[in-house]
Formats: sequence, C-alpha cells, structure tokens
Amino acid sequence: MARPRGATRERILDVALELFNEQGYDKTSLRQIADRLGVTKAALYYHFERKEDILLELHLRLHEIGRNLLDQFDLLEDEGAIVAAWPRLLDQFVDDMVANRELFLMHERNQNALMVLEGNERHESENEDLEQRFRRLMSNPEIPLEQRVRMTCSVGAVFIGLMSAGASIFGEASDEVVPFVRKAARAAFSSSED
Amino acid sequence: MARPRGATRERILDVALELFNEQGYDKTSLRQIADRLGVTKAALYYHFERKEDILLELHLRLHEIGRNLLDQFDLLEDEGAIVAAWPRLLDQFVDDMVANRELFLMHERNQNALMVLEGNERHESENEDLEQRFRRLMSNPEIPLEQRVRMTCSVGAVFIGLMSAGASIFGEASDEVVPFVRKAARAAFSSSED
DNA sequence: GTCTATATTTCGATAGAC
DNA sequence: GTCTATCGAAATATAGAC
Repeated sequence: MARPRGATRERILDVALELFNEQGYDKTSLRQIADRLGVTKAALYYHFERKEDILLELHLRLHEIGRNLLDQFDLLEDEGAIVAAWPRLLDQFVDDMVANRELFLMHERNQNALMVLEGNERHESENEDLEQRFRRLMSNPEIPLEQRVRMTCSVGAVFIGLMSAGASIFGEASDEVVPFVRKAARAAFSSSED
Repeated sequence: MARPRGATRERILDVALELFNEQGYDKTSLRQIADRLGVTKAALYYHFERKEDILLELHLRLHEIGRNLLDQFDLLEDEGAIVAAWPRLLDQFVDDMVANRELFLMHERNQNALMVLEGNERHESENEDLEQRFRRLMSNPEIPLEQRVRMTCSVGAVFIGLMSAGASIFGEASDEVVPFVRKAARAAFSSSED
C-alpha cells in the first residue's frame, strides 16, 4: 500500500475529529477509530504514541489560529489602536471559524477532555504563552473595563452565532447567516445605544 | 448518623458538580466523589443507581431554567411580541446565569459527557421537547432571519461575557462586569448601527 | 445507609511476527 | 506499516454482611 507520506496519519486525524465531535473524546476508543478506518488498533500506535497525542495534534491547529490573531495585537502600539483594530480582528475570527468549524466544535464539546493535556510538555509550552497573552489583554487597565467586556461579548456573539448556524438552527444556508453574525458582533462591541 | 432526609444525596450532587467542573465528568471516578465525601464508592449506589444518574440530576436543573425561559414565549401571541420581549428575557437569562454559574459551567465543559444521556428515558422525554421548542423558535420564518440570528448572538454575548467574568478574565469584581454584559447583549440584539 | 469484597468490562498500551 | 495476541490498569457495578 504505497500511500503518499503522512496520508494515513492525516486520515486518522480526520476520522478522530469526526468521532470526537459525534460522541466525545473519552467515549471514543482507539478501537472505534481503527474500525472506521479499516485498520487495527495497534496500527494507530505506529502513527501516534498515545491516544492523547491525537487530541493534542488537533488542538495545536487551533493554537495556531489563536496565535495568528494574538500576534496582530503585538503590532499595535497603544490601547486606542487595539480598540480601533477590534472590528477587523472580529472579521478575521469569523473567517477562521467558518473555515475551521469542525475544529472549533471539537474544542467546544471536549473542554473537559482537553484538561488532560495539562501536564503535556508540548502543549504547556505553547498554551501557557497563549493564555497569558490573552489574559494580559483582557485585564489591561488602560483599556476601559466596558471595552474589554464588550470585546469578549462580541467574540461570544460570533461563536454562538456561527455554531448555531452550523447546527442548522436557523434552517437557512449559513452564507446568509454570516453577515448578520458580523453585524451583531460589531454591535455588541461598539454600539452605544441604550 | 441522623442526617436530614436527602441531605447526603444533596452533598453527593454538590461534590460531584465541583469535581465535574474541576476535571470533567469522565475523569471523575465514583471513588473520587466518595473519598471527598468521606464515604465509600458503594454507598453512592444507594443514592444513585448509576454514575450517569448523578450527571442527569444536575443537568435536569438546567432544563428547568430553560423551560422557564421558553414558557414565557408561549404566552406571547405573535412574532412582534417575541421580538419586543427579547430584551426582558435576556435580562432574565443573565440573572439565571449569575445565580447558577456552576451549573452552566458544567454544561459548557461537559458537553461530550452529556451525550451519554441520549438514550436515557427520563432525559429524552424532557430534552426532546425543549430542543424542539427552541428549534421551532429559531427557525420560525415569520421572524426575520436577522432578528433570529441576533437573538442567538445576544445569548452568546451573555454566555461568554459572564463565563469570562466568572473566570476572572477581566481582573475585576463581576458586579461591575454584569451591567456591561447586559448592555453588550442588548446591543447585539437590537442595534442598527453600521 | 454504609461497609468489604469481588465480579465484569473496557480500554490503553506493548510484544513480536509478517 | 499493519497484524494477532495479550497484559495490566482502572472503572462501573453487584452481592451480601452489619
């Protein structure tokens, strides 16, 4: 079976992502992944040392997205620039979520499972850094508290809006929904209406 | 040990909720719950037939909150009334979340575990009903799509805003944060700013 | 209502042949 | 790279005494 290099590994990750979203990480056994893939459990161990490492690899792809977003803040000079740049970053976040919905879904549905990655070296080095940068941003007293709260709320609006659309809650194509989500999120951040 | 009736059962639920939030449902063994409570594993089986039933009981308390909210929609006559009533319901939702933060946190962090309740009779009868009523509301074509999307987004703003506050992301007392969350959520729903 | 002891199952992980 | 076979650990759940 001469398959392109890394193809099987990639297929394992695809199937695992599917199953983690269907039934959760903990309820998904390596046997199930292997079965759906048409191989045996032992074969998986050639590609991943531990079950945990499959979850980790998927999670790291989200890290990269988060890092890209946070990196853009480091380019900004003062708190005024951050607030001014937020709508653009919000749009970027929408794009990221639309393009990687399954990954975001996994993160949402398996938060408890992701806790086992605490203690994992490869994860810690990256994650600590990301979380610290995020907390620093959100507890920065130079930005008025209301602005910081609204930044967070606008992210929540995007997140739940797009997740609901993905779950076909609205019964319409998500192409139509996305612009409304952008609008709602922007309003959550910057409207001064009372 | 003459304890008030149902007191042990209640303590089990308290400790379980704690542990489920700390490390997740799947990673929490009955042994851990028993240890923290100062009893043995077998004793838990006197109060709950299965581990799953502990999770179910906690989850049903959220059902009740959700049902209370949805019930208020049944009192409304047309789609205009629904849209008009939304800000009030949003405020109600904020109050519910503040008063039951731990329960909401459990639901957020253990979505994968909650999937095992699918198939549970006691759960299905209630849940199907709730979910159907919610989906009917959100796919009601008499309400403009944008309004429905914004309803959902406003809930997301509340949810993520309050969860972040609870996790001390902002570094301030959540008393100060709550009003800003209300404002952001209201804006996400009804601002027409561009 | 709580205990000790044990049955039963499931799963992650490894060894070694091909 | 994939297989068969198996180990060992851990967890849920049960039986029966107190």
